[in-house]
This record gives sequence, C-alpha cells and structure tokens, in this order.
Amino acid sequence: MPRPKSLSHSDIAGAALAVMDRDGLPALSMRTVATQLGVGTMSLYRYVKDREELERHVVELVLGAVDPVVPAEKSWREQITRIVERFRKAVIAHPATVPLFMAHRHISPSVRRCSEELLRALTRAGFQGKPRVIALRMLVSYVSGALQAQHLGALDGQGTVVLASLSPDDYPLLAATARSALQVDPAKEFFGGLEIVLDGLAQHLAGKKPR
Amino acid sequence: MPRPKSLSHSDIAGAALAVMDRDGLPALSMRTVATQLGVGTMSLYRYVKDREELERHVVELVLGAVDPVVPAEKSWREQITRIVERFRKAVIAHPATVPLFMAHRHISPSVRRCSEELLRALTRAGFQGKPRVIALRMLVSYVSGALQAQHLGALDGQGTVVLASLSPDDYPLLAATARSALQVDPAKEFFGGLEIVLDGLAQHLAGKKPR
DNA sequence: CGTCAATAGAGTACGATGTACGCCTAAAGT
DNA sequence: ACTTTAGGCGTACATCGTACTCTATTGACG
Repeated sequence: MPRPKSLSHSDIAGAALAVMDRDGLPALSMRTVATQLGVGTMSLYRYVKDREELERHVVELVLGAVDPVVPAEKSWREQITRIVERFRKAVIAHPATVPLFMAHRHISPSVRRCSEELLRALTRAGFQGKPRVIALRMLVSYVSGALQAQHLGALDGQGTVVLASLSPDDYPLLAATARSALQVDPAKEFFGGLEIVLDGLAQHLAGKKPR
Repeated sequence: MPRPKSLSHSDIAGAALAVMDRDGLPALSMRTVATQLGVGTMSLYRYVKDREELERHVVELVLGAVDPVVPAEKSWREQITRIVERFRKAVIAHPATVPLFMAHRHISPSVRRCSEELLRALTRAGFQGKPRVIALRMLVSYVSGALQAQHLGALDGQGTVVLASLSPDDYPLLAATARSALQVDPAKEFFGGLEIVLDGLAQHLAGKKPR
C-alpha cells in the first residue's frame, strides 16, 4: 500500500473551522480550506466526496465537543438542561457554523448521541411511545429554532434594535416588546424559554389537562 | 417619465415561486427566474437589488397568504393556535421555500404582523415585560424549528426511516423511538408539540413553580 | 537495495452562478 | 416629431464546485 494519506478528517474540518471562525461562513470554499492547509484545492477530494461532506465534518468537529452523558441521579429536568446547555455552548462557540448545523443535524452522529441521552432523560421522566416522540421533537425544534434565531439576530447588528425602532403605530406591541427585548440577555432568554418548555413537559406528566 | 415598468414585484416573486415549486430551491437562480418570465436575466435587476431581495419577495408572497387577525373573543390558546396553524399551512404549501423563510424571517413584514398578533394574544393571556419577550421568542423558535425539522426530514426520504434502521445497540432508545415516530402524522406531531409549549406558558401564568 | 505499482497531490478546465457595465431602444412629455 | 429618461438585456468577469488527467511519492517485495 503506497503513499499514506498526509491529512486526517480532523485536519480538514479544523482548517475549515479556522476559515469560518476568521472570515465567516461565506468565506468557506474548497479553495480557502485548501489554502488554509497549504495544499492544492483538488487534494481535498481525496478525503471528502464533496463540499457537503466537508460541512458535515465541520459540524461533527464542533458538536464532538459535547459530552451528552449526564449524572444519572439528577432529576430529568436537570439532565435535559445540562445536555441542552452543553450543546448550546458548543454551537455558540462557533457562531458561523449555525447554518451548517441546521442543514446537517438530521444525519449527525453527535446529534444522535445527544438525542439518545435526551430520550434517556425523557424516559426516566415517564415518557413512552408517541408522547415521547413528540416530546423529543419538540425539544430539538425549540433548541434549533432558538439557536438559529440568536444567530440571525446577531447578523444584522442585533435585529431587535431594528424592531425597536419600528413605528409604534404599525406594530404597537412589537415595538414595545422589542424595547424590553434589548435588556434581555440572550442566555437568559434561551434558558427562560427552555424552562417554559420543560414546564410544559412536566404538565403532560402530571395530569392530562393543563388547567 | 418614459417607459413604464412592465413587471411587478409580484410577477417576479410569482415566477420564482413557480420555479421553486416545480424544480426546488436549488433550481432557483436569476437566470431561471428570468427565463420563467420570458425576459433577459439582467432585466430582473431593474426590480430587485440582488438575489437576496428576490428571495425576500418570495417569502413575502408566501407569507402574505397568512391572515394573522384572529377572533378577539376566543381564548388566548385558541388564538395562538389559529395563528400558528395558518402560518404553518402557508409555509407547508411551498416546502421548497422553508430555507428562505428561515433565512429572512427576521426582516419579514408578514412575520412581524404575525408576531404582533401573537403578542396581542400573549398580552391578553397576561404576559407583560420580559416574560412576554421570552414567551414570544420561545413560540417562534419552536414554530421555526419544527417547520424546518419537518422540511429536512422530508428531504432524505423520511429521515426517520434512516433513524429507525439504526443499530439498537448503539442507540437503543433512539432506534425504538424512531420506529414509533414512523406512525406519527407530521401535523399531529407539530400541534402536539405546540400544545406542550402552550401548557408551559399556561403554567407560567398560573403560579411560578411548575410542580 | 533497487524495482514496481498503486495512490496521494495537484494543475487545468468546464459549467453554473451572481452581478457590474454599457449599449440600445421604447415610449412619455413637450 | 423630437428629446429625454429609463427599461431591456448582451457581454464579460470573478468565483464557485468539481471532473479529468497527469505526475511523483512511497511502501512492499524481490
């Protein structure tokens, strides 16, 4: 077997991540990654099938930092909160990768591992069968949506600032709310929303009707 | 004032939507839209600044179908459900536009109108100040995330099928859950998640602690 | 220690995309 | 009928992903 590979998947993913951390997602291209590595553009294709696979490796590199295993003795709420917290931390550490994570999460092993552990917590809480399916999907929908919202908001220089300057005649409540929103810390907002979601789950466990 | 415009923004958005409905998002390009309209590619630039603006027009065309106004005498839960229901219906009607909606929702007037009405319902429910901010953001995060999840799942021929075939050794709960998930209708799943979210909101209104 | 052949590396090239530029021309107002 | 303004669009270019092809390296074997 002649000529061993000189790069690893992590090398490539790392280079791509470096490019994105430095110049953002639009700067990510086969050529920029190759340059970052000091190799020819086409050499990358010895390691990845196409750009999409490269993106998946970046996602895995970022999400690989998440340890989804959580103390078994904690309450299910704490378990879920911990997992989501770590997940958020990993994604937030590389904001430019948010769109990639959104695009590839449904086939990411790391996401699967997290889902598995979330399911463990949900099962421990008492969820089974279809309700458990709905509970999990609801959780990941919220987390994904919230992470993306924060990323999008951060793009155009705090999107809420724009909202706050809306004419109160056209959007009385929205304009007022946006002004309050300016004073809400993103993390507080994220975990505040998570608490509500968890309350909803707890409700479904207690009795059927919310009241 | 010589030579009136022969196209309207709706014409262009309509053509773009036609292309996307027929051939999907990847087929959307300045050239395909121009061809669809029977005009030269560069003519489009008399009407839109760039591709991004064209995409925004598509989003507005799709979301413009949403009537966010809802009967004032209904309960806040019903009001929110109605708004979200209509929103989902409009987006689902043109699945290929989901990524566009995700990318541009933070500056879409239609989304603002919906947000305004959601806020009205939340206010009626009793939310004020920062909790109201968190409630709204949580709602739209869930809705966005869930819509995107459904779209992504539909892409690779029901992503859950893949999940269901995972080795139960590596992901015991996930594999089992995916099998249940195959029998859950997407709409049931979406509104089931919404109910949980609404329960969480109701909980925060009732007393602080969930119990 | 030379020889071989398989494989990594990479240059070139092609089709597609978004769009800047500038010419041509249609049509509204005088 | 003429002028003038703005719409229509052909051309051209930078950039992208990537198919094809050639070169050169290097581990294994005699």
